[in-house]
Amino acid sequence: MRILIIEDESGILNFLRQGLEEESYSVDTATNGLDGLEMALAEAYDVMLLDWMLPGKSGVEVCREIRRAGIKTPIIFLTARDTVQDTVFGLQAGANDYIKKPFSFEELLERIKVQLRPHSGEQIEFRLGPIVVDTQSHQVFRDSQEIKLTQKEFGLLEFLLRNKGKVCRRTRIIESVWDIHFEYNTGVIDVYINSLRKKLGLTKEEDYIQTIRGVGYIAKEI
Amino acid sequence: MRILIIEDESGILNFLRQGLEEESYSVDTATNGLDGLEMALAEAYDVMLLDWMLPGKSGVEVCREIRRAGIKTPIIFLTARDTVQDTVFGLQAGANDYIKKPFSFEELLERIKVQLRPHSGEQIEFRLGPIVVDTQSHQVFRDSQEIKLTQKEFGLLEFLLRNKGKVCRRTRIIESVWDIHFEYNTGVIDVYINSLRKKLGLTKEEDYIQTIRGVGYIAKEI
DNA sequence: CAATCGTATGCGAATCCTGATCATCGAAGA
DNA sequence: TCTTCGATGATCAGGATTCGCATACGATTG
Repeated sequence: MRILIIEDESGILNFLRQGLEEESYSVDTATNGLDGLEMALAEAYDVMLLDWMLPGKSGVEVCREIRRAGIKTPIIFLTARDTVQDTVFGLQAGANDYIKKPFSFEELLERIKVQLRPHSGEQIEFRLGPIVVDTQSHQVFRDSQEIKLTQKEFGLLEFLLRNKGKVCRRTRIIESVWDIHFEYNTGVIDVYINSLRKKLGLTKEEDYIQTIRGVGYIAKEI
Repeated sequence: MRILIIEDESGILNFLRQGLEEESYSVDTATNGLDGLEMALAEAYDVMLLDWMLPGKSGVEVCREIRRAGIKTPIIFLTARDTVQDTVFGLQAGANDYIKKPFSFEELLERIKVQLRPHSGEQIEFRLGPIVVDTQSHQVFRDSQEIKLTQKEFGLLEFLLRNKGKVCRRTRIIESVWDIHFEYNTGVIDVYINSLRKKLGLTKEEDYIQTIRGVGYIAKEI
């Protein structure tokens, strides 16, 4: 389980990092809003801890931008302020929970687990570079911009992402996405790969979907 | 705002009652699980505070039975135990939040308000461009002009608005609005979408309700 | 009897797939 | 190392198909 912490006070940050790593979470950290936002958009985390007061970009802003990019990762606010309104404001910005400083580490752990639980069943959200795919709402984003895909295009992209980093043979693709379980001799896959690359704006340099000649395709980070 | 407190320790009970009444909540109390359950089922409360350890019937049991009766009132657990598992157990039983004893009254207040917020704040009224939907009075307006919708039309519109900005799959719609939980092959949704668009006066340009071919529909601002 | 609900039907448009052609890759031989 | 050639993938156009829209009509309910 990967956790991103965005927090500027180094004391708290180290305390959290150490504690969470002892609980065998994988922890990444950022000490300001801009860096944090960048990391949140670039990597796939399971939970994010977000300080309310941040230099550069406030926690609320960061939270809102993360949501705007279509990312549904649970966000827990760490807040020193204790007015109700601020907290509610944070929840409206798309946060899932908040915890007030000073908090007990035990309590934080619990809240993290509560957030993780509903997502443990099936993965809903996939990422590939700047691309975010939400299988639940059937939406695809690139740099916060929604991209309209057809049924088959979406199915193909989803399949590639569920096997991210692994080579997908044509026969497997045709089985899973087209539900054809016997011999095939068709160029459909190529056509749709082409269409995907075009709609996602992939170039020669940004070849997140690569061709494996004679075998199939692979979606991977570059 | 009415609050029900189920708590056997009279010291805490009185402390809470006094504090909450000063905040102008209307407070009812019970000192054991059975009485509490009866009151929860008989009266309409806005929030319930439920002690974990109760004589007669445990807090978890009470919580579960309340939920089984279809009551969705937010429940906050007051717990002395601080193991993760008990808490998670409580949340699984249908609780919305929990707070660990000893707690600050301030914090309790915040958590109560957080629970109240989503029910009082936004749930009643939804908006979509020039359209306003009041789920309480069951009325729909466009530019201050009331639009008469049938039961199903209203249900469909409400569902779309509760998921504004998210794609609603046909199966989800048929489940939520028509309560059909198995396979369906019917064109009802289309018919009602059509009827909605017509009654709401939506045009090609004002397509607040968009079709996602092969998937479903989405209500969103344009 | 009137309002609402769900089904059936024809039409039009978005999507899907095929087949042809063009571009690229990689292996074999000079 | 370079060239050539066959094979594979990329791209495109258009015909086939599916899906959603609009409307009409019968069923149901109060």
